[in-house]
Amino acid sequence: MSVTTRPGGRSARVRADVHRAVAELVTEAQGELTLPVIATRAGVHPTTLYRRWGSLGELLEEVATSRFSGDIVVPDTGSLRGDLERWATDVATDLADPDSLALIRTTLGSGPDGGCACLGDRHDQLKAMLEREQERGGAVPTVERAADTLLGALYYRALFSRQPMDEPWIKDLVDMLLR
Amino acid sequence: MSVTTRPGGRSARVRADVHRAVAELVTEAQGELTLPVIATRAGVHPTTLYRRWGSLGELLEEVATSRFSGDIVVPDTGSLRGDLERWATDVATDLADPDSLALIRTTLGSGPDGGCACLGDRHDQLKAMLEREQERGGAVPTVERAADTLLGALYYRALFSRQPMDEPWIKDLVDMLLR
DNA sequence: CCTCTAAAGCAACGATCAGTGCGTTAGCCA
DNA sequence: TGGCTAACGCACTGATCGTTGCTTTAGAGG
Repeated sequence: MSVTTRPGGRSARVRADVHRAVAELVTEAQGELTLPVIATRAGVHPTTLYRRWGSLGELLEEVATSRFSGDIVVPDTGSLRGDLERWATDVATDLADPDSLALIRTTLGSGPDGGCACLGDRHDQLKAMLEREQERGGAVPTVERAADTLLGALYYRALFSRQPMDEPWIKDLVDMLLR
Repeated sequence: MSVTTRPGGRSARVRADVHRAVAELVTEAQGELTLPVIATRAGVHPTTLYRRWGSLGELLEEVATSRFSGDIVVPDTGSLRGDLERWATDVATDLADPDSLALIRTTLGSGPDGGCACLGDRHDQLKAMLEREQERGGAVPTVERAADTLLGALYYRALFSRQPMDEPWIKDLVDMLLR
């Protein structure tokens, strides 16, 4: 009794269309973001969304996870400081994009598990950089502290204070962490 | 042609009932949070909400602003370090409450201006503590840096990483800022 | 190439939503 | 205390939502 799944062909196409529709609508739809609206934009029947994802929250989590995973390559500049500065700059650039921000806000709003989805694999990326430095023999902060300092400040500015995140500010941030 | 307003009596009562209804529903209503649902819970007619607030986003912003303003008294322990530790502990306690967290998430999700509303007057409180220390003659970090470090880490853990925020962690946080 | 069935489309339903015109209640000021 | 009118309640409408049974399409394995 092999339960076969069909990830290719039409299913994959539908999935891609829906993801794209969500990404588009999330930036505009100040009015209302519902499954029927997404379905229409994607050129797909609403029933498909209800059957495949069940709720708006689950769909948004999937979109956010795939959106914020694998989008940034872990840099390798030779020093932890350089890696972190480069990586934080990339994250900041990403967060400066209104589309990304709108997706984060909407995902957070729909369901209690939206937060983790919006992080993607950034926690893992941070861990990778710290472990590499540790293997070099350097002293490194914990992943938690690095996340609190860097991701905390980055997401805070993006979501709440709306202040710009420029190069010198990022350097200060990393300096504060590694000092 | 004096445009008179009526903030007292029934209007104030309706406002209070609606705010309370939102606070209650925001924690439960995983299903759907709409103006008619809020109206029913508040014992008020839906028309009132449409006429007075216009949209769910505006109502949530108002609720969040009043919820996160004036809820914490600025401590005065004699030292900036003590003040910040005490204040951050209060903020952490507040953020640990599932109701507060649900309100923040929902408010962020409904409208682009939800972030500021969720901060309430915490930026001002931070500023007050820093300025007092400055008048004492001490060297203080900028408000922006303090917010990035403290509020950033606090809100990040509450919304994204979901890790506990205990006393030693908060002390480390303040130490990192003042060092 | 043929078969099987997972996945998508279609149609129709009850429920609820956002919005409007009008009557009613009750703050506020003279 | 009485009049004025801001603010609320009521009844109703069209639109849209979430959901379900059934049919059709098209991957994937033999």
